[in-house]
Amino acid sequence: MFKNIWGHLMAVKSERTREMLASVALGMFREIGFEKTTMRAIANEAGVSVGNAYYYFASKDDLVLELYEQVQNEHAAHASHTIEGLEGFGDRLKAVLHAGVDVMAPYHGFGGDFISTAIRPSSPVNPFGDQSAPAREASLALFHAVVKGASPALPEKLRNDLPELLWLAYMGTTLFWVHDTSENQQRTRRLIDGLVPLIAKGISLAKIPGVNRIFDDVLNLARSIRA
Amino acid sequence: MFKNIWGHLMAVKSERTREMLASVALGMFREIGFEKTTMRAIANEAGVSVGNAYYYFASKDDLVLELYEQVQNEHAAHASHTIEGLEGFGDRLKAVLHAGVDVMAPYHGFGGDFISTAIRPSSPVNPFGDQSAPAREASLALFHAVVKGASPALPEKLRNDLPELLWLAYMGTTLFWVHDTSENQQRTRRLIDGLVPLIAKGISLAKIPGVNRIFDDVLNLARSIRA
DNA sequence: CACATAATTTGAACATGTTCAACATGTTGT
DNA sequence: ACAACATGTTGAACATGTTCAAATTATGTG
Repeated sequence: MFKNIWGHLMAVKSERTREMLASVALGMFREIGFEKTTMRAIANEAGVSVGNAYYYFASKDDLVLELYEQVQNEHAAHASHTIEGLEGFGDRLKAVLHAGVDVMAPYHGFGGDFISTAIRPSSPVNPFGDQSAPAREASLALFHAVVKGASPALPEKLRNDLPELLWLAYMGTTLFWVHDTSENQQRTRRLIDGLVPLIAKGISLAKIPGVNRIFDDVLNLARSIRA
Repeated sequence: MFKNIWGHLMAVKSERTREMLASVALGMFREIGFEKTTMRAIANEAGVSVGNAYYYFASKDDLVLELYEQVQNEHAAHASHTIEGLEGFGDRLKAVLHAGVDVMAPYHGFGGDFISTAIRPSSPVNPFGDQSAPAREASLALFHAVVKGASPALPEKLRNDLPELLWLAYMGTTLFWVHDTSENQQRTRRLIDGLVPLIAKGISLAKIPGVNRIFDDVLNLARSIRA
């Protein structure tokens, strides 16, 4: 009966060590950047040994994954709330993209090193890889929600594949954001505000037969290329 | 009269040391990858000291820049030759993109680390940065040539900005190529073969008024977002 | 409780990218 | 030829990510 209490308490303590490490690491990433956040400094600040940090995180990159997951979850929470009142496809998409920029903002200085880590196919943070699947799913769900809840509804045949394409556009936006050195990343904001109506208008053109055929081709290409 | 001969010979010798280092490094990148190619191994293989390698290349990333430049130059040489006989815009674009994949092929294993380095805004290899300007210009010129030499000629208003957008698409293709684990990167080939006709058809739709307006919007957005 | 097993923690050790003061060699002006 | 200067070269030293055998602490068992 009682024998598991200590087990449980330890599980909690273990969890707490892990969370302490993550919290310290993320804070340092934000405040002083990737390079200055050395594993020794993290361990030191968290009050554990270097080796112990590696007991909880297999590599420094795994701490970046932790950051990625937290940011994606925050994005999901934040955005799913803001799109609730919005009906138009464009408005919903815009809200989700802006929410993404909002959530990432504190980490903009860290962005370069983040994306450099994330883009390496062998990295745990790679958004297409296995280890980041939970974060990716959370993000993808957001774009499914954008499409599903839109009114007027989007063309039937788009509803399956569009979310993934939008997620891809979101990845592109992030890439742009990382390189955006303008004050408060205003250029990224303008990109979003300019791009979204274009996507919306583009989709509305699907009614024109000639254009419609191209849409089919795009969708087919996207499908045939996927893994 | 003669006093400069030695100066010249030394300049040549210095150049040779540099080239030896570059050649050794690039070969090792190809054969054993980025991580196993240590600065010590490079220096050793080239028959110089570690410090001496740093006299010629400020960092390991600078050796990656060297690779980037050589590959882009090879691409320019190879592609400008192959498009000579081709008239159609699609054929020309396809040829240039395939030539790119051909030239990069030996380095596919290295691609992940390469792009991870290249995408960091602070990296000398960053394709949007100052240090890689020569390589970027060589590549951009290729897409200007694709557009300029196309027959039937492309719409007047596209001729200025299209090359840059095509170059961007090329960057995207490269990103795809890096993650492409299919045999001989065949999926990248299929992406190119599928994407190019779509671009060509898309452009031909500019005749339709409704579509034409969107084209203007895209071009305006692209212009307003640029630096 | 005593012991075995599992989970957690430590810090020294290693390989690597990079720096730098010292040295060596080549160049130029007188 | 000599002295100043410029160019090229060396290897030891440093900081950092990562590994690992050993120590410590917690849990389960008889």
